[in-house]
Amino acid sequence: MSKGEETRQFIIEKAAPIFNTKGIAATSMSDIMEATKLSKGSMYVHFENKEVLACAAVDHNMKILNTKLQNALAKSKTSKEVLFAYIDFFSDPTHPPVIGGCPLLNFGTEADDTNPIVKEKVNNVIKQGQKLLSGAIEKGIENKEFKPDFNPSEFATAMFAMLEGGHLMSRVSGNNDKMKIVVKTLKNLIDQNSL
Amino acid sequence: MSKGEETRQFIIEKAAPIFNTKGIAATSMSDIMEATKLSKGSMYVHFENKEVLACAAVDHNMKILNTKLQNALAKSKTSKEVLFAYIDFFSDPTHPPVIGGCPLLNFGTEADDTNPIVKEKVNNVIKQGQKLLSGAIEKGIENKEFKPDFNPSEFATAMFAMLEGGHLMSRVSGNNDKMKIVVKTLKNLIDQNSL
DNA sequence: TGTTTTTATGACCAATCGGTCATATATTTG
DNA sequence: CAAATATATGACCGATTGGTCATAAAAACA
Repeated sequence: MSKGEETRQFIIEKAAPIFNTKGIAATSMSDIMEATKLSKGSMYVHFENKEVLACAAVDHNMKILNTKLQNALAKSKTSKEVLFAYIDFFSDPTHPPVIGGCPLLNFGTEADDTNPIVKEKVNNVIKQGQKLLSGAIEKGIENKEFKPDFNPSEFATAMFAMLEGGHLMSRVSGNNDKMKIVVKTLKNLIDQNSL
Repeated sequence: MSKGEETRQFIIEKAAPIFNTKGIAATSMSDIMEATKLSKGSMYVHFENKEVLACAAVDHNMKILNTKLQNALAKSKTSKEVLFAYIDFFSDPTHPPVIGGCPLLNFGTEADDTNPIVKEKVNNVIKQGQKLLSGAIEKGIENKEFKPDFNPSEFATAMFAMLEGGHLMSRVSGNNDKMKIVVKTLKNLIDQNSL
């Protein structure tokens, strides 16, 4: 990795949690300068403008989320274990896997009316998550783990929505109480559809 | 209502959808000046600073949400009808009851890490919504509409979370497909707990 | 090693930010 | 109606915004 690539990556890593916490619009280039201890001119050697840097930071947050998620799912053998591990991964919004909370929630709500590029990025990661979940359920049905009328895509959607909503509720209330209920409810629903 | 009160209210009404759409940090006083066609000095006669105006705008968005929701629930007779009406009220995120989408989602995600005052406002409205839902379920159990083991507070939380998460998913994807699945899932769960 | 290319610096830019204030105009009150 | 008060205006303020650029230092290449 060349010096330039190294610096670029360094900036992204420092910028990502700031964008995810404060939001894109509310984060200034001087915030990033302060975090990286780099000069303004140096920032613009690696990123032609703030939006490009913000997009890179969004991507980085998604990548961290995905990497940690894959790691959390790695040990799961059965399909039910995959679903439970997925739920557990999101079960502690006061100590979220990505600094600033779920980037899908943060960037999704900021971008939906104002930033089509980021909006589409979020949309794609959600689609990807949905595919993972519905795929696990389909496999579970084939394996006779789940009842044949367990609807993969519908439950994937319901589960994802509930996790994101629970994340919001817990972050706003400042504790995990609501998320715990969501976790319990989801696991119950999965058990009800298990054989 | 005095002239001052009238103008103050006028500013709030024009500002509320802008704050809800762009976010608090990304909305400037000149945005409000443009929307109201009022001078800068006039704004500061009625609001001592931007934060006070933003808080008033947040309150106004919540009030609109609540008023429209009460209206949507008004005709419901049975407890099940209340729950279904509540679900239907949130069922079309591409044409949301409040301009800019659900203010709980928008302000909640922006404020959770940055603005304790707004965060608490959102928290209170969520609590209020939870109370409405769990109250309706409790009443339904008493009326023998719902099974006695239908857990009011837990279902209220799960339902609220799913609606907010579905709202996010539909707004990011630009269509109501995900929300329709959420609606269907929630109504099924309610039916399963009905007598 | 010497040359070329890349990277880092910080002064500088116009535009915009939130906010103030003297002044002028309405509105309210007596 | 007249005096007192409240409201509206827009020029103005310092600070900050995103962004540029000549210059210098460092890395990459020959």
